[in-house]
Amino acid sequence: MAVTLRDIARKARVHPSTVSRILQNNRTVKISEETRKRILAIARELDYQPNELARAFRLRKTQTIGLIIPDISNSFFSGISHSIEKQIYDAGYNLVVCNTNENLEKERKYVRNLMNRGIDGMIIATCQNDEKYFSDLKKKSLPFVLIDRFFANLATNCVFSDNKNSAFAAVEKLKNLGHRRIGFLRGRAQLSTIRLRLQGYLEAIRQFNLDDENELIAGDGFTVEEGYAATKSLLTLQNPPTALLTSGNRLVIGAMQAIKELQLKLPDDLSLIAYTDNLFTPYLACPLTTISHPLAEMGESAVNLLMQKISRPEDKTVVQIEVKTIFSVRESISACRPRMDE
Amino acid sequence: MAVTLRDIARKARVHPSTVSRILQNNRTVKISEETRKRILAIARELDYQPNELARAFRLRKTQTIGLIIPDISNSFFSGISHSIEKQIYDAGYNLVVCNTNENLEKERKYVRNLMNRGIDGMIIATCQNDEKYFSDLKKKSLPFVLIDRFFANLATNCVFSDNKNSAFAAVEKLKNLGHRRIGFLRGRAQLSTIRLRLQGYLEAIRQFNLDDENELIAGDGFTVEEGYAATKSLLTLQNPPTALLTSGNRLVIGAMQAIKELQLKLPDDLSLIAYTDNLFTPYLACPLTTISHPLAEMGESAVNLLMQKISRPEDKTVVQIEVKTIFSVRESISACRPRMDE
DNA sequence: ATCGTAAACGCAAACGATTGCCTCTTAACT
DNA sequence: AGTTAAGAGGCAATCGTTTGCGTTTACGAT
Repeated sequence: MAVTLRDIARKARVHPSTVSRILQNNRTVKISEETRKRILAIARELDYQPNELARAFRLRKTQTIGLIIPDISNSFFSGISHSIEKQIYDAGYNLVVCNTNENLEKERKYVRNLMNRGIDGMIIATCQNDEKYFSDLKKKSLPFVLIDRFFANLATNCVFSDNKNSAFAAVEKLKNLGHRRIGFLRGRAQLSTIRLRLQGYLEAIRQFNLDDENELIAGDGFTVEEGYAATKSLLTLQNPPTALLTSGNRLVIGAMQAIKELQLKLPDDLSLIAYTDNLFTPYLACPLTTISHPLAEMGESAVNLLMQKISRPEDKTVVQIEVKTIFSVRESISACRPRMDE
Repeated sequence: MAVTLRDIARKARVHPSTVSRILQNNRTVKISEETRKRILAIARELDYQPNELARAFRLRKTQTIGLIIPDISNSFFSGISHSIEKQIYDAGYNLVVCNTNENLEKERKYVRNLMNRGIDGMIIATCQNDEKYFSDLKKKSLPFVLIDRFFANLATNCVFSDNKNSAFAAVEKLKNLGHRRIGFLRGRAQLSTIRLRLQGYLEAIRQFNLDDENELIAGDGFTVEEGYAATKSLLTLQNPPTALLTSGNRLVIGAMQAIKELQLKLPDDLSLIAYTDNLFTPYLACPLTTISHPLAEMGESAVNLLMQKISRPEDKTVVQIEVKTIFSVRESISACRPRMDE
């Protein structure tokens, strides 16, 4: 059905290998300019489309990379994906997007699946908490780059952001506004990003001698609902925080829901700094002070790094790229004032 | 390097075809239970992973479908993608995501590319305005489903929403609130979705005898910036609209920016109904009245339909599925009151 | 002893493209 | 004339799986 090299060869009365060489523009073997023209004309005439599957099979190179992320509908990951796709496409690659929903098993299945399909590399925002998995993966010699989440003790290529410092800076900012009781809406405790943010939060709390209580830290999920529940629990404490640091695109939506429901006004009743990469934050009733990520840059770095590793498989050096988060001060934080009921 | 059927066969002293049959659980040829066990044990022992590339090549079936969308970072498409990925995965397929950025040429390249790679089907939110392209594509006998955007005159499988009726209903709602001068922030005029919304808008305007002026319709793009510019032009007319119908996830962000900048208060100074699928709209200063889409349902329908077409290629019937948009009345609309300066 | 037959498995082609190596022709050079 | 070399292109193997068709063996029936 589809036109193959053979069809062209038959029509041109040459050998398929000749056609292949011409179409690949392979110069190791000489082909006369005349035959070249002739073959190219016939190829065009027959509308020859190379069977990329056959090529990939033969060459062991699919021009495809896999992207493994927890949730494509989360603007953080969709933003990164957008950037990755652009870079990939320009380099002549295709992108297989794999959504794990933070499910360990699904992620592993996808990795195996991608490898069996012969992809050339992977970019992974992992939900694994098991270093060994990735130290094993490294041995398989398929290039990959971790993104956003990584393992401090494991030398893997990765692109991540300054979670610890940014959390520290956020708390410091709130301290400077007079807040001493700062809540942390955490997110999934096992993720490296969250752990680092927690570290930054705790270090600041301790360094500045702020209220250091376990009850000020809540949440261990990533959904809107979990953000809502955790925020509500924080804000209905006997002695609730006067400021909140929120982690995660989804969680912050839940947090806003809870804040609204409790009829608290930002920033008068509560100061809020949110880790979020949503576009709308500047246009809210009270524009949120945010810590956001340079999504395009992250995607670009990850792809560049991966392409490097793909093109030089013998180069085993590990590259770890840290990008700066963006601290945007808007109206959701203000000087701490005593509560009515105090 | 990788373990192949041959390796297993060699070790088990059988022919590769036997191993293949056992691993595929192909019952057309009898294999003794004993050999079966033995082979399976060896396969496990060697950690055999099938070369899916070779299988795909041989079987002409890649278990992969392509998704072509304008912008994965747009919550409308990322929401649909999320749903599609889920369905696809459950059916044992992989998803190649192709981002066109509303670029006609890139879309066409991607389609060709995907076909050369032997994907089993496509789901396309096209930016083509050329029916012929798709009538040609139909002839290639590769199953595809259009999503969101389609061609009224062309019998293609598709999943779309009730753009016309929803726009009509929105205008009617505004009329009932006393608005007579209703602006339409349009979006890319050539898209079927936009055209239909415009039709609904115009029909309502005429049926209810509202202000029918060309200057009330603005915008022909899809970016935040274009939404901002168009909104600003509408709201700074000599005789500006008292209500606005906004089309497109991105545009609405720009619209909010313009509204904010002009220091207009929703809904007192302006009523706003937006086509948007962003999660945040309920939590804005003034929660937006929206027309949104059942993204999960759309993705699911598209996949189901595509899978049907893939599994029964001989069935040439065309299925067109219309889903209902969701009209959520919130606080951004109110009764029309005369402007101060009138 | 012969035939039939079913069970169990082997054989080899095929999918389409690539590539190292070989062959043939022609022309230049000694 | 004979040698050499370059130019132009053919040959066939190969990538890993699948599958239609054969072949062998064993065993029961005649």
